[in-house]
Amino acid sequence: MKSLLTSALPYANGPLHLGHLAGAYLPADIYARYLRLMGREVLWVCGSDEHGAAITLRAKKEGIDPREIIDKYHALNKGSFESLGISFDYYHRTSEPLHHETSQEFFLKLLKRGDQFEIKTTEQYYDPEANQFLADRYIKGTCPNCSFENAFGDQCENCGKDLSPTELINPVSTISGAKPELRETKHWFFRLDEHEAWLKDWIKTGKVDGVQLHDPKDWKKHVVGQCMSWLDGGLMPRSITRDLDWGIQVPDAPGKVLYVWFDAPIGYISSTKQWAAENGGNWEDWWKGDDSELVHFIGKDNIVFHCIVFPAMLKAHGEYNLPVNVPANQFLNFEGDKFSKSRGWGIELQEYVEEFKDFPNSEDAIRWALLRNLPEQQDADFTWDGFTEYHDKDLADKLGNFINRVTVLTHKYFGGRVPAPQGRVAPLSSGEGSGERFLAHAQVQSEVTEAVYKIGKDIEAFRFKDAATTFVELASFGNTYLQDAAPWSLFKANPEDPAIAETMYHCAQIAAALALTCTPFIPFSANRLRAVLNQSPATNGDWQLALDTLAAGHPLLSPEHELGEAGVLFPKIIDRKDDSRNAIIQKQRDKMAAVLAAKSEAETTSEKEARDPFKPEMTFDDFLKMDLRTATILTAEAVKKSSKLLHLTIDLGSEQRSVVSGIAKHFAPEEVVGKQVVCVTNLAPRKMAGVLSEAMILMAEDGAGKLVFVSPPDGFGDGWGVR
RNA sequence: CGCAGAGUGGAGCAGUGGUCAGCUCGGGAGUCUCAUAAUCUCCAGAUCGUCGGUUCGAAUCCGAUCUCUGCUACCA
Repeated sequence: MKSLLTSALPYANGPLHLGHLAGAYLPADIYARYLRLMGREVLWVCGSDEHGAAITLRAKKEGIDPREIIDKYHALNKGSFESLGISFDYYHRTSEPLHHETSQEFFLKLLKRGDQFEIKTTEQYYDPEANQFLADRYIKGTCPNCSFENAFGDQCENCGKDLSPTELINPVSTISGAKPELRETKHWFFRLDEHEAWLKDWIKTGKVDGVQLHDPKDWKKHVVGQCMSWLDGGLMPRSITRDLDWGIQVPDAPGKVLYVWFDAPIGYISSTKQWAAENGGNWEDWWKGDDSELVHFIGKDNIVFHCIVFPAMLKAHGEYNLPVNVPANQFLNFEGDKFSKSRGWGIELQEYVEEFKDFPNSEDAIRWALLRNLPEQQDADFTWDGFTEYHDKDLADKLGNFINRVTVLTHKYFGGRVPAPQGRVAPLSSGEGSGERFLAHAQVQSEVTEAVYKIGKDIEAFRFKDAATTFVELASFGNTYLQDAAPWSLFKANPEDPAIAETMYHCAQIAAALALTCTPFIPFSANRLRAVLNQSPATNGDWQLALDTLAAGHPLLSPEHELGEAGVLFPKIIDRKDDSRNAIIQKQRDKMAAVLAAKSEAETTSEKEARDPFKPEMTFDDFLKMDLRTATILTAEAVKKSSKLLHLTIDLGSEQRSVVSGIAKHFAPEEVVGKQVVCVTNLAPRKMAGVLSEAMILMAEDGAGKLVFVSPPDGFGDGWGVR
């Protein structure tokens, strides 16, 4: 069985950060490395996604050629991956001619079918100064709903209403500031709606045309849930072309390019082709063969493209296999907040590589910290404290320490050579404790076998965190066993005690199992670990070989095998004799503190300056139209179905009225009762959340969104005019 | 609003009908000395968001409800 793996193509418009690594690359790397160790045929492709409007806009803004941007970030990201041991088989780029050809062929194939596209002419805003059509996001204007002046073409951020650009009052291009004009344009729409039925079936049952392609139980719950949510909402034809000059030309349609999300996944195919061209394989075997399994590694924001759009494209094209799984991860936060480049929150990959260049095992330290904290089922949070803890407790205390104990003891008692097992040795019993928890020496082999097997099974099922836990437990098991057997005590009593040899023999086997199974997780350290055991680096098929060896009851390290020199594999971060490693991390903490400080300072300043501009002049008569009066709040209760509204009754002296006010987030009902306020009484009554509101309470709001009542002194009286 | 995911000892997580609800960190006590002030053992601590239901039996299934996150941004 072949395994074709893909990881989301990074967008070549900026550097990658830890969240990306944890989402689509580290899990895939562990999976790929494991499969290779199992002797399976694996091809893992990725590459830079180099098209799209964001790149052209940025190029325009900076007055450079888009090429400069993509060349920079392609090289940067590729280099970061390499430094961290991300073992792609091929890292391509979508600006390559091969990819352009592949995408155009794909497009033409669907076009030839005749029923896959719908060609529609619509009116869109065009920027006459920048000479281009404008994406919704690049148009600003006044919201027709709330009169907010900086609403985007697709949504008003003030009132949250979804908009279309043509609804905006006074639209302005954010690129040039020009007033955009409507122009006709023609676009190709992919008939996703035609694919809805089989997609639904496929996601729900794993079957297409009655053939079972995968078991939906193997897919993550949130992936299936997200897909069903989309499918139940109904699929619409989606435009797959754009009016741009940067991207893949639509054949015979000058000025049109394929929309990025159409060409990007095809990038997986062209990456495979390029690999095949350079390595003498047949790319079609991987994409179309019956014995090939396709797996997409992505983050959750990409679920819809990889589970719905791309499969629909593949099926529409014909011949291609559908993915057997899409183990999408959720998001990783950084110290409690989202990664944000603009705020400087988080750490980029090349930044990590640079800042941690003096940190021993820096690549594996970060791989391990992310692995232990992978957002597999829900969002997770990366913290430097966690990084430190996982490194010191797992790698240094449990794993490194065990290997060290074993090598030191073996050198001490047996000149560094693995002793032969003694066979008939009394079971462990150190006298203390119940005695029952001590296991017989002979049980060690089966424990090790089981652990190696289970770690593999977890990886195969994309349960990487579980695999890591089992791995740590194996190291812990080694420590416990060694502790219980206590060869140092036996040696004191009788240096010839056969139990010493028996124990060290088994410990060597545990160490060898650890040295093998850690390879997918921490490949750099794995090699050093194996060097300590005097083993060469693991090669393809070694994991399977180990399973066979263990199953046959044979040792992973034979008696007489000579171990290498003992040494400290993982110097601890929290080390009272050497603060250098902790200092590197402390620098990161300081950086965060600086970001936070800058942020709160910026907030204070912007608060001072962010007062609304004064409104246009009006006449005194206009002002007199408003009927402002004092009043007292008599009753208050929360409005059901709403988190922001309170339903109030106010006393206007001559009458009482019902008022709905959006202050629930700031005031509890009981604290506003009895409050003296000023209100506008002659606004047209309006129903909010089903409750009639016959007046409006005046509130003052500061830059931080804090609300206070505009009140006359208590006891002033109700219904008196305010001018 | 709707949809999706999540709510489990101080913290972070496992756990989809049935042995005392597990693990790691943290806290407390102890053991050992081969080892990186590491290891190992024991103890304290949760009525598994809330309410109701199904069942002989539920953290686990069903319904309702509350809260958080995402679906929109330079995001995987």
